[in-house]
Amino acid sequence: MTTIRQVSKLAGVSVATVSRALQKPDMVSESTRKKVITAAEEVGYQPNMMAVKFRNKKSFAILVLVPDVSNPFFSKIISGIQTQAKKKGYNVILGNTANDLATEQELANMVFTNQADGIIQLAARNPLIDNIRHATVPIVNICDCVTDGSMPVIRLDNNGAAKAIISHFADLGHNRIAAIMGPDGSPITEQRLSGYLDGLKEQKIDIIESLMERGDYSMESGAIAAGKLLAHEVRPTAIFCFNDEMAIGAIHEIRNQGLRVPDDISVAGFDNLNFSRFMDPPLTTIRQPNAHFGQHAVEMLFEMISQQGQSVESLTLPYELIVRKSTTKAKP
Amino acid sequence: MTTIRQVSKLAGVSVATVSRALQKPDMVSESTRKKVITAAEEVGYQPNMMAVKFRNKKSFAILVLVPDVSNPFFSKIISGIQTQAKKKGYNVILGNTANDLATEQELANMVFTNQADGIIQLAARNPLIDNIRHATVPIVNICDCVTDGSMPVIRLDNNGAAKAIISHFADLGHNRIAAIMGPDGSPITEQRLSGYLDGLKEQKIDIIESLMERGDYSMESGAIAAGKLLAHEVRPTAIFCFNDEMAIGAIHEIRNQGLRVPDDISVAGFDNLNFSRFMDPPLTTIRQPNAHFGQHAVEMLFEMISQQGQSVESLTLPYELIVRKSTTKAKP
DNA sequence: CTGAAAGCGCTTACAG
DNA sequence: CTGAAAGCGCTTACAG
Repeated sequence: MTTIRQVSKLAGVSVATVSRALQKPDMVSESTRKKVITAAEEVGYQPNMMAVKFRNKKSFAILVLVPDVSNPFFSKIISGIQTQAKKKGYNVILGNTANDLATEQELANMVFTNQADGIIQLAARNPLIDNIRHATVPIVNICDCVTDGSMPVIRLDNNGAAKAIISHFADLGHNRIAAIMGPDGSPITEQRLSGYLDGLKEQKIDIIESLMERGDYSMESGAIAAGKLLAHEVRPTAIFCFNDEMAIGAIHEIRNQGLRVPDDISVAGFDNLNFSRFMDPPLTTIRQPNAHFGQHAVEMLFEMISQQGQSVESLTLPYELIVRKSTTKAKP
Repeated sequence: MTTIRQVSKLAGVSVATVSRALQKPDMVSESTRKKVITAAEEVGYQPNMMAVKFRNKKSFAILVLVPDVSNPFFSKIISGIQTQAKKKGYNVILGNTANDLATEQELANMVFTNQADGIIQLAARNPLIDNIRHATVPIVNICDCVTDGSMPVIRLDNNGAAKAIISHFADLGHNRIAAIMGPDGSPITEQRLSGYLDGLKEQKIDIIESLMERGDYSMESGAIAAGKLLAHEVRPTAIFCFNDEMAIGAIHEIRNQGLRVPDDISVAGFDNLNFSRFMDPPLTTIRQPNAHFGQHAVEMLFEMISQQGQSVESLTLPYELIVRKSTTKAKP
């Protein structure tokens, strides 16, 4: 490890001057700057970032709290976060929480021990809310939105997107439109659910309680929920799944029971995973701008970090309905 | 920010004693320990980790270099790394490289600026090889193996797994077995390729050059490669894709051309993505113990970090052939 | 424009 | 068992 001291000796200047020449070049004369830079290169100087961070009381790191890194929806967002953070010279510390509150709080505590300058939270709660100092912590939320107003949020118009799906089904002549929802209490689920209900009302389609099943956003749960829907005396003619993974599970189960998609039952998802356009049939779904979520989150977080105290506006990003072959006209 | 000094005042002892009471409890007397702990709790003391890391010259962080975080195969491994690292009190810094060497080197440089204590590399090269000090850096490799012996590797028996696929096809009576390979120069591709060739020899099946196409492990490339294979006068009866994503793309294309899987063509993949058992047809593939890859990598890395200099053994983890419905008997 | 000095918050030999 | 002191490698007011 070469230090600033060695550079200073070789260049024949003080350590203060080395620091200035390297970090604030216009505070030193042209000639010393050159001397210093030459010396630094000669000894292969690289600042000890641990010392820099300690001294500056900045970690140059952001913590990302994510329920499950290996969830493809999240991992795309993380990819966007990473890209944007790197541009700003920040590191991304990965915090896999498995949706465990204690884990979230423990990880979030890193902002209080100077290990992170801010937090991007991908789950629907504020892990800091119990902490006295929480108001001072830069934190933003994406995806499953924190609805208590305790932090700025980057969200999709989930309600509008769900209505767009229902409207699409209605255009195709469907009037028994089932829903495979997410778990109770998830804001994202609530929003899509209200969009589903609003959509049905707008289209003057009866709301049938028994056509609404809960899943947990996994493929397995989609298959199970679809199984329940198919057991009804009168089956749905279309199913709106609150994410692509449940749609994949649902289609799997529908097929298992000898029915066809879309001929017997139309199925739509939500998220537009990479995979969704390659499956059979390709899935009608809602595209979310995942990478943009990540990028905007980083931008917002930096705004909060720099102009601390100032509140930052929440942001709603646009969705896009993508019609593929998993949905078709209702049989007359 | 409360510091050790405030605790020391409140407890009426020196800062040295506070440090000892908190970090090396058995170096102080029972009574002082209690005093200190009480005082620490009272002021809500949490050590400034920036200072601790700086002082100890340890970052308590490992850097994970990954070509693409949002690749489901990688993200599962990362999940395993994260879990294991957290157990040891280490943070995971995420380094998305997009397979760009300059980015890898820049990120890898973090070990020289004390921002990371070691590296887990998921791509097939040593980003430090040009650095004079590279021999001193704890680094391990997973997945697409670094074959130059410059670091320990955690690998799958790719050759054996590929042979198992061929053997499975042969058992089903196939004798025109195509391959959709990965890109030239990827060690993992080479290993699966040699397994494919070895397998064909063992089964006394002719090797047909024109039945071997390259992809880049993406679904798109799988579809394109399948298109080329289908254009042959005599089509293959089975296709071994070097990963699940290319298999997904291939099946998509086969269907597009009005053929059936597995009735007309059997398809096998490699990786066993979550999704593979829910697709239609469910995919015959090789299960890799992804999370274990991550866990073992962390273990190995810690071994290297602690007993520096000592070389650590590479490790080969077992594969498992998973037979599903995408493969069936060859038509007579 | 430049240098000497203080200090960020810890830990640890050293002495008692 | 405990304390005073040094020091990790930087940056920055302060003085010149």
